[in-house]
Amino acid sequence: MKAGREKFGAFIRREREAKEIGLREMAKKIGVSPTYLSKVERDEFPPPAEDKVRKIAGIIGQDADELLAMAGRVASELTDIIRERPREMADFLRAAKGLTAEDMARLARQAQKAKDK
Amino acid sequence: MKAGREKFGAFIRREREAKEIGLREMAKKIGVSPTYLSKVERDEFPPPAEDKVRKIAGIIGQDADELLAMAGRVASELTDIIRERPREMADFLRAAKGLTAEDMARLARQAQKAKDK
DNA sequence: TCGTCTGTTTAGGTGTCACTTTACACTCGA
DNA sequence: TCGAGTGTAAAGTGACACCTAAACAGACGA
Repeated sequence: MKAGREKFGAFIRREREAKEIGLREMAKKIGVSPTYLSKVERDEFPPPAEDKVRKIAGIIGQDADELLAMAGRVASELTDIIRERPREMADFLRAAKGLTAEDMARLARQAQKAKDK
Repeated sequence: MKAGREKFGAFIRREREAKEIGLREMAKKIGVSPTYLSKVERDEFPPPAEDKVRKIAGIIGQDADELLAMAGRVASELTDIIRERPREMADFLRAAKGLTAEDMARLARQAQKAKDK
């Protein structure tokens, strides 16, 4: 679960309060019970399913991929992409492990250029 | 579940038989019951957990990432890498979606080069 | 002090995953 | 014909994911 970073629950509670949204209101927007959200925000329950995390990201104005990562997940859309070219994607990711954000951004641009061929 | 490709179970059965390995023997090596493996091979049960798939790959001489993909999975090691840089990795993957194997291989080499800086 | 916010506690509940045990049926060589 | 090997059918299990409803407790304004 990748200790070290702030916990998912604590984070979204902070952001929710900063936006002055009530727990019940938020729960309703996400489509879960207030009870459940309360537990999640205190990290008594693990983060909810992907679609719920996405909704939360939308509400608190966070990048969905970032928040999913905090939830210990990766968007299923991305794993689908990997599964289309497992060997090459695996090679790439292992090679790209530990690269800086700038290096990664550059590679993403290269990929985009390759596609626009 | 991404229809189109050969089913996981059918594939490993074929490879196992080609290597003349008995079902019980294989089950033992993997660490599951023969019954279970039987069902998996006839695609009555979904593919087993990641570590089991890896063992199967080792036994039938297949690339683990490839076999994991066939099993509808992505190595947890790879999702870990993504979770370290969610935004950039997500951007990259979306840009890289649909690229040819050659293009991907080139990008992997670029990544390797960037790391060896 | 009443109603209405806030969040929390208690006590579940259902479904899916990843398997197992037990028992069975077939084939084939000795 | 037996026993040793093949694979299979039926049923069950333990853990965990992903939640819920009902009741409660404290603050705060009218």
